[in-house]
Amino acid sequence: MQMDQTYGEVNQLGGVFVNGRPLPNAIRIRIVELAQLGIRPCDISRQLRVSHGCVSKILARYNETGSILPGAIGGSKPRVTTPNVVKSIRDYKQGDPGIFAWEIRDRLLADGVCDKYNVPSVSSISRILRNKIGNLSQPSQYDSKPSPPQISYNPVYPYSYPNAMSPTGSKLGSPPGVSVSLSRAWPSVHTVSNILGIRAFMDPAAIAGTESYQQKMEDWTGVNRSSFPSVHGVNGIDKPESDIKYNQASSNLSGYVPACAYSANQYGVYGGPAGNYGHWQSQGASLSHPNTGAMIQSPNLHCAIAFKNPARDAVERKSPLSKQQHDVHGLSES
DNA sequence: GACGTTACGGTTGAT
DNA sequence: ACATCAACCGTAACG
Repeated sequence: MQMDQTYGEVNQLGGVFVNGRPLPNAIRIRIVELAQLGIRPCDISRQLRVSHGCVSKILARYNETGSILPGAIGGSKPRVTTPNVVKSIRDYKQGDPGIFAWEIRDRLLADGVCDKYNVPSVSSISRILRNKIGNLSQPSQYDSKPSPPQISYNPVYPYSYPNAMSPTGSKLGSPPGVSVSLSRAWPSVHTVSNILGIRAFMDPAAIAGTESYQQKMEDWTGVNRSSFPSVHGVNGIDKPESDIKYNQASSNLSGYVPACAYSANQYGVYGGPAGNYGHWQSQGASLSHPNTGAMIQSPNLHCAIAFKNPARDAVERKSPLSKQQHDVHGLSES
């Protein structure tokens, strides 16, 4: 709302935040970094001036998914009536004009077009028949707009999401990679990456940015920073631009890193990239994560990042360059 | 005191 | 173009 120049509010600890918006990635990363150094959450909270609830949440998520990124905000549930589904329905109807909606439903399942989580309800099918298919003869390409041309929605998206209730539920003890994919839908499958040593300043902006944040952030970042005592950079807020500025100062902190990815937008409409996905995933796993002490390699990071964009891009035909660029840089979010 | 949880007021983005 | 709605956010406060 007030957009313009108002940026954030100040919390009880003196930290600046923007209500409703995720903390900047740089801070999120710092949280994880500090935790990996053995700093207690309560101390991280105080040092970074981020509420302990938030630190707790970010660390918990990181442990589970390996990602420092916030979840996907906004949007709607994935539509079950994807173009592919509609197409199948059309085909069934064409093949047998007298077919009943429930029969179509069964066929969608039988043919693997849908799984039990995303199969449309009988009433949805009826509606589709009525609204989208109506006259069968129409060649109009199915639906289409939303979907990017080539991305086939695969029938199986990671999304199946029985429901959000189980909060990330069981913490699967499984290996990171696995958990990532499973975990609810964290659609975002971001990766983790880690951090410590990597410096990314090649494009600082990259890293931290979040589109909209970028703007807002720059500002509030600044604020934050200045107010911080900044002892050793601990305060971390680094943001794109400011980063640059501060870069030197904090260079030792290094960078952050990001990770990436959001899968295709939120709901994991991931399309095709199963392959990539997997790949990436594993990468993430190896990257850092938990205590595995692992290491990090910047190359991986890049990969991760790289990977992400394409996917996203594909899916999201949104913007022209600028946005894309942001995404590229970073992390994204939506 | 530390920390998991959750109500609350907020933003976002697909439909 | 506008409104809904459901997802997510971080803080604050409770336990």
